[in-house]
Formats: sequence, structure tokens, C-alpha cells
Amino acid sequence: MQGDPSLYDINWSTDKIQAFRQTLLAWYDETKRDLPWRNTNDPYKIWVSEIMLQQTQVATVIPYYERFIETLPTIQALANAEEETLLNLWQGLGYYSRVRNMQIAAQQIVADYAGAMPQTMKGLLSLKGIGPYTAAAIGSIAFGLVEPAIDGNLMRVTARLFELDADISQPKSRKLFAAILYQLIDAERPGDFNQALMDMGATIMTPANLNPEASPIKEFDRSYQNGTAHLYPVKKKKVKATEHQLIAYVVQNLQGEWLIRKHDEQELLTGLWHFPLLEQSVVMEAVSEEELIEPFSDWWAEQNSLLNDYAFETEPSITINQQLMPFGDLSTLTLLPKVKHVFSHRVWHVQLVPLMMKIDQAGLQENENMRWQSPKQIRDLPVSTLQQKLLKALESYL
DNA sequence: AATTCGGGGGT
DNA sequence: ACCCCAGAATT
Repeated sequence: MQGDPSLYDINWSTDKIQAFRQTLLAWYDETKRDLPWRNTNDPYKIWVSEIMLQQTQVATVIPYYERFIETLPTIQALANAEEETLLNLWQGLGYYSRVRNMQIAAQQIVADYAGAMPQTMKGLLSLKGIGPYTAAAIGSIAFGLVEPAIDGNLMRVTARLFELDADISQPKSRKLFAAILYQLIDAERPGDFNQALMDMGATIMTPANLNPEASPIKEFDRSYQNGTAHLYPVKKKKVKATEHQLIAYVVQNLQGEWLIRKHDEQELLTGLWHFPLLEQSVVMEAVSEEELIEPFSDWWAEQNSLLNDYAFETEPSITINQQLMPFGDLSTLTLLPKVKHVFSHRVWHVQLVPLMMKIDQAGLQENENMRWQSPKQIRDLPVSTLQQKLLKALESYL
């Protein structure tokens, strides 16, 4: 892989390029952080770290990384792991398709690469969940491939060094950064070169740029020389997240167990267990008991008819309604705090509504995606951070 | 090219 | 509030 040199000529002399590499790498050798994945040459461990670090800060990743490597120390172990094990290791980290894709990739490696990490860009890019950035990161760090690992840090640093006006939120801008970085990257130490620029972007040339004088490469930095660092990188603003109102139903049976369900692949937080969550099309202000219970009983009837393969409903709403009652009286019920949960693209405001079954419904509704679970054993299953917030809010109520 | 995927940290 | 984070897959 090569960048297109005609796209942008940095117009630095050979001596200046050498001086830049030497300055940057000397700074890195002196000040680099001692991170777990920097004490290994195992491509598998580098891979795990790079997947976890996608859109996720170093400090957040470290404990997840340690636990993951301890539990699944090899590609083979990952390929053979249960999905529940994977999600338990990943719960709270977010972007759960990352770990699902990583297992698919591990199985690809076993099937197509004799169980060993491929050592070419083409091979790495053939793996599920490995894109241009991650392929370059693994390739350069683990195998010495001379490839720039173009992430948010490298784009910010590069944009400032050359006062680039390209919008980094646009995919086509990647070519420009690649063209420049291929001219700069140190062919002897490509992995260290990439990591040095990442450290630079993470610790000194940060978005806020609070201490620009600390930069060891400021003499190479046009935005520093011209006092324009705050203008770079150029990035289009994101659209605001849409807001949604939901109810989380905490349905308790006569054994004191709660109804929980595993989200399927068509919804958010796939594979993780939650109380039944229903979106409210209209915001309910002063609600009656019936208005709180009804959406759940309709949903329950739908689940039942799907599960029982019935083409018709046998007055389920009425039946279920009569079997449920609010847990405590309505006035205390509405005192439960609303839980706010923020995703990248939406915001959920979730109202807890505890309900109790009046008569025994043991056995009803259970299948692999829906079950009654005792409160103490819920944390044995993979749950999202939202579900953890709901459990905590409930704790203070009960 | 735009949208969809979580969750937390810093200002 | 707002932005960002060692991004990739899907639409």
C-alpha cells in the first residue's frame, strides 16, 4: 500500500524529515506510557488491544484488556468461546459488535490462516472487524509493515502540522492524510512512529491543546508557528442525538423472580439482558395504573401469540391486566427516578414501572431469549450499562 | 456519503 | 452542553 505522493507534497528536505522522525521517536522513547499491550510481541494481544481501543480511551480499556487476555489467551480460545463469555468480558465497554466480529475473525484465522495472524495488509483486511486503521496498527506494531495507522490522533496532529483544511469527518479526506504520512513514516520503526504520534495526539497535541509549548515537534508544526492550532482539524459538526421516552417493566412473579429478555440482532444492545423495554410514542404525564400496565400487557400478549404459534388472541389484554398490579401504590411508583442513558445517536429517558403478578405463572413465556431470573443472579448474565443503572435505581427503591 | 453502532472522560 | 476517543460495517 502506498499513498499518492502527487496528492500533497510536504516539501520537506530529506534532512528535515529525518530530523522529524528522530525528534519524535526520541520523545517517544523517553516518555511513552507503559501500557499492557506494549509489553508483548504477540499479534493476538496487539489485535485485542486495537479492537478495544476503537473509539475508546486508554484508561477505560486497560482493565477490560487484562481480563480478556487472562480469560481468552489465544486465538483458538477466542474462536471457541461461548457468546455469553464474550459478552460478559465486554459488558460496559460498548460497541458490542466489535467482540462478535473479533470472534468471527478468529474463526477465519483458524480456517483460512492455519491459526496464525496474517502478516500482510491484504490478509489483515480480510478479517471481520479489521479496517484500514486496525490493519495498519497491527501490521506496523506486530509485523513492522510500513503503514500509517490513521486514527483521530494522527489526523489531528497531521492537520495541525500542515494546516490542512480537509474535513476529517469525510471519508475521502483519508487519502490526503495517507499521502502525507507515507512521506513521514519511519521505515525502520513504523510501529513506534505510529504510536508516538498517537501519544502526541493523546497527551500534548490534544483537541483542547492546553499546553502547546510542551510539544517536542513544535518547530515542525506550521499551526504552532502561526498560532492557528485552534483552527485544526476541521471537522463538521455531528447531528444531535434524538430523544426517546421508554418504560422498563420490572415484572415480579410469586417466587420473587424478574422477567428479563435478551435483545435480538434487530435492536440495540444485541445479546445483552434487560427488563422488557417499551418505547412510548407519547410522553405520559399524569398516568393511571391502567395506562401504565396496558402497553406491557399488549406486548406480553404479542410475545405469547408469537411463541405459541396462535393465529388469534384469546382476550389476552384483559387476562393479563387482571394478573398484574403495581408493586406498591402509584404515588410511590412514580417517585422512581427516570434513568437517562446516552448513546452516540440517541438519548433514552427510561421510567421504571414495577409490576407484580397476582397468580402463579411459572413456566409461562420462558425460552432462550426470555426468562424469570432471581434478582441476585441477574448479574451473572451479560447486561448493558443501562440495565445496570436500572438495577441500581431499583435497589434504592426496594 | 451518511448512518448505525456504547459508554465514558475532559472542558 | 459539547466534543472526543488507537473506527468498522451497513445502508
